[in-house]
Amino acid sequence: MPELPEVETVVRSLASTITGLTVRSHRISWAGTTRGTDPGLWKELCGREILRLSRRGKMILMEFTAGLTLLIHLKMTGQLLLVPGRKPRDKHTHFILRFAGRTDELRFRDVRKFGFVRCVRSDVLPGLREIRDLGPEPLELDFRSFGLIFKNKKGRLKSRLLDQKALAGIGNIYADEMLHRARLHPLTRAGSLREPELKRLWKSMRRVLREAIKHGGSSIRDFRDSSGAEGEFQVRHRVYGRERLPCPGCGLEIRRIKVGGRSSYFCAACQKKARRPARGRSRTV
DNA sequence: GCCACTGTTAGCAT
DNA sequence: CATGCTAACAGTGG
Repeated sequence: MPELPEVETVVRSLASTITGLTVRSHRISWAGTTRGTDPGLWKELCGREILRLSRRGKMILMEFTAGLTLLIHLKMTGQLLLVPGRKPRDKHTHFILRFAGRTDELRFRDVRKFGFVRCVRSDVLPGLREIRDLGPEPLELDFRSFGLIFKNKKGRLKSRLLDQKALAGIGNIYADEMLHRARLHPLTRAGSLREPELKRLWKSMRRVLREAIKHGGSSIRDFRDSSGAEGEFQVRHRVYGRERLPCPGCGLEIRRIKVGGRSSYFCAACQKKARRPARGRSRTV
């Protein structure tokens, strides 16, 4: 569930509450969550201070003193929650960090167990596949570079938006939402976009992502920020999850199709495949 | 009970 | 190389 706006929301809510805290202890309840970590690093983490929280695509980076970093991915159902240590843990809480002088603790919950919390030495970060292979940040990309992402690409436009190596952080919800606002069909061939369509898409991408961040992301089912609060952007969705409901633009029923195996919601009237004008015909002599 | 579906993506097939 | 499909897991809803 968590895409760029949700991850950004978590990072912001955590940054203001745990930056500067010192690790007192950790607890691993399900080892799968910490896969990829050299087990020896955990004792090094104890006593270290949190220097900085940041986001790269959908990845969360928590930097500590002594050159250690926690790399966290929420995947589908992961949550990072700052809760009172007295609160009972449920069976989906897989990892916990406790801090010096604090009774509350940071818990990683993940119903589907796809997510991970990996501790690494900060200097290896740039070489890690999960970081190295990420495309540019959508909100830091100028229009010209944005256009090049689609040039000569054979696949579907929506699949390209979801490709983390092309653009980092866009997921199923926001791909559908930005396509609707840009009036583009999800099955459009990525390489068929021309300047006007690219401009609409670039502007829609920026508008949707920034608005979603402003509203704390979308809570369809599991998403919560670090205080447990839901996002508010789901009530502003125009197409995602709205099959058979009227399109806010024209009133026609929103349809659902599969694109690259992912559910895709769109309005068949507002979102036409970009049609290149037929050449060599209808010349007005 | 069974089946389809779910916000991600690594890994494999084509 | 580029692109497409599926499994990994657990829960929910029809």
